[in-house]
Amino acid sequence: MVTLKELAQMCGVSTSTISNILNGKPKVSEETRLRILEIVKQSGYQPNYFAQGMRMQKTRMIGIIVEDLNEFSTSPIVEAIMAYCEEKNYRAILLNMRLYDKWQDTWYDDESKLQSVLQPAIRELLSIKVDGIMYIAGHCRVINCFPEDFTIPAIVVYAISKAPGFTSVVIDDEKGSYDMTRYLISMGHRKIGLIAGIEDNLHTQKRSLGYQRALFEEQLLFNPDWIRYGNWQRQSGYEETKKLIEEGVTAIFCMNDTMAAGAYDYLYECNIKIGQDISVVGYDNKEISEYLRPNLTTSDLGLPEIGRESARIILSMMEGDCEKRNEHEIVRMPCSIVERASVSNLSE
Amino acid sequence: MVTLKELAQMCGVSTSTISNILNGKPKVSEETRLRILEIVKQSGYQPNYFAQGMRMQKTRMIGIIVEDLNEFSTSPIVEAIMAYCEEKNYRAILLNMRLYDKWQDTWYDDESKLQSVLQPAIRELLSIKVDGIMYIAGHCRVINCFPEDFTIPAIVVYAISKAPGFTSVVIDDEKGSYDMTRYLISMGHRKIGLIAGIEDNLHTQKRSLGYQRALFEEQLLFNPDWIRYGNWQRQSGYEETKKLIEEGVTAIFCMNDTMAAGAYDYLYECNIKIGQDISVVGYDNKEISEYLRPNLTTSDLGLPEIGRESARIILSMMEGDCEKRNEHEIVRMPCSIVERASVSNLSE
DNA sequence: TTGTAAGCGTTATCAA
DNA sequence: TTGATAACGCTTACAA
Repeated sequence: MVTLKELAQMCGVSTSTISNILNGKPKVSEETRLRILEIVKQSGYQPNYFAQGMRMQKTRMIGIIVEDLNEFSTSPIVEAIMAYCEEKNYRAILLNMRLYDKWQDTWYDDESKLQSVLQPAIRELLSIKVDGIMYIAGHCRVINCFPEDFTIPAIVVYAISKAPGFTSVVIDDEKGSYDMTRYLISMGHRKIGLIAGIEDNLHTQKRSLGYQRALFEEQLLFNPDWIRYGNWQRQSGYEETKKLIEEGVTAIFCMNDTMAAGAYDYLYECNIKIGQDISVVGYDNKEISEYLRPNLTTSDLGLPEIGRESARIILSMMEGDCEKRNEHEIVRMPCSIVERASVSNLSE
Repeated sequence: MVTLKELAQMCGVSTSTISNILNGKPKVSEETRLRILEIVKQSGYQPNYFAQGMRMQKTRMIGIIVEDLNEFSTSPIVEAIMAYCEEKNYRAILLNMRLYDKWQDTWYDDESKLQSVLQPAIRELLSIKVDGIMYIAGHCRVINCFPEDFTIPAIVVYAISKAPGFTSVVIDDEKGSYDMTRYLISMGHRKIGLIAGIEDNLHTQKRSLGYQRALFEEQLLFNPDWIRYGNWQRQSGYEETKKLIEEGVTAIFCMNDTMAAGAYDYLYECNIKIGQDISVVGYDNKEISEYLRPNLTTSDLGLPEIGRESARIILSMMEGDCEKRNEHEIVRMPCSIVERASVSNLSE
């Protein structure tokens, strides 16, 4: 691969002249500029990344650390980040901690497990001298990603940074859940069962809050028996639906699509017609929601928007000389209802 | 971040001594070795990646170019590659061309579109001085990825390299399809309809071949009316199923799960009971196959195995001084039937 | 066994 | 307007 020095010899000028031309420095005569540029183009010259990175402090590269690339929410976020980086002429390097792959569900209570892979990942990105680091979580929680005295811009996405000084971008669970509950109410439902996720999970808590607020605003009595805690898995959706049916609810709000599929399983077994005899909604707008029958009404997470917004924020931090780091700002991105066929209109 | 020079001052030795220790060179006294190692550990020293990469020729980094990270087959492959790299102490940098995002389905006939993003991607990885490049396609076809005189090890995954000299790792479509057809025959089916993908697609061709071979071996008459070409989309599965039903087939073999879902749509509409009145199988083992009712029998692609095997091959090329590059070898990885509830047993 | 110094390919500083 | 040179942090051949 041709180097600057070789190029200089070919052109009969010094390396610094070429370097200046290539970097758009003004102190070059137009005449040589054009001549050199032509030769450079023909040579197929590509600057050596290491030499450049070593010399300058900027690399125009951001590091993305993902908890697990196979988590359904991750690739759309990453794809959007990369799209934005491409627009702005940045590169992105992805580090995949593969947390689920390594430890299934056993890691998120275990701070030491996380840190044992996160710290090397961060060190590695630091040694690559990325200009900024994005942490993409697999699900929302308060999380200790970066030390408080971190030297480069960093952001946490789809979770909330414990350390202040880092912006977090998350979905607006409370509003999304509120909207969904209001939607069910607007369809005439008054007895709305809720199949929540794991109880101490942040998504669960926020979405529960949204549910309660909607009921409250509509003056609907809050019945604690109508709130059941699942574990996000299909089977738990099945089981809790059974109990909710006994309670006589007319609509079931599942906090994810997977549990909604479990609800479908039970209702199908009982020959209760979804979208007619009972209504079911989910959350996440996963691909499966279009394959369940009837198609599931659910809440879209706006994953690409999250990715794009996070990228926008961190690039602006990087270019703004990293010093308008809004202290512990939490950006909440809206979810949007996608209406399909699983809700019946009781008010008609 | 602490440098080798600073470390040398702290320890009162030269940089080369420390460098030798860190790189396991033998010409160091045990005494100083231990003393230095301790200080190094405490300092949190991390070698500068650029300096290292500039000095040596190896970076222990491989570049992964994916056609589109959002394609369902891509992340599992990438995840497995990264797992293997981690085991072997390599890093991986991911470049996402986002072909579908940019051009939907309009790019794969258009060599110039592909090259317009692929060439910069390759140049970029080259300038980063990766030790090897893996190209991960979104679907199988013969593809012009790398120039014949490419200087570093490279491999194409989930597609077949046009240029000889590059190993390709693909799924064994023909065998997978053959197995599936044999399976249907073993369940007593004699009239087996096939909903193929787009006609000039490689998956389509290979799977058609497998289907034919199975019929032939069982001395079943091949009926061309039972082969219908869809376009991989759900709607085409719906439409072709309609025609196949008119033909009176007892089983429908769809070349992907998405078209199988379309078949389900039509059969549901007609109140034909899948797994009883008719049998349907898919291909891909996408998540949706577990959510269709009844659960879809399909063929698993073994994506993680593909990723792992590709990584194994390229790392061995890299470490074997890049000169046992098997000329144009095509590695075919097996698919495996996952039996669920969409096939009835006619022979009982 | 340890230290010195050259060199990897750039960019920045400063002199010509 | 251009060119010589130092510097970035590391590894390695060679000298001590």
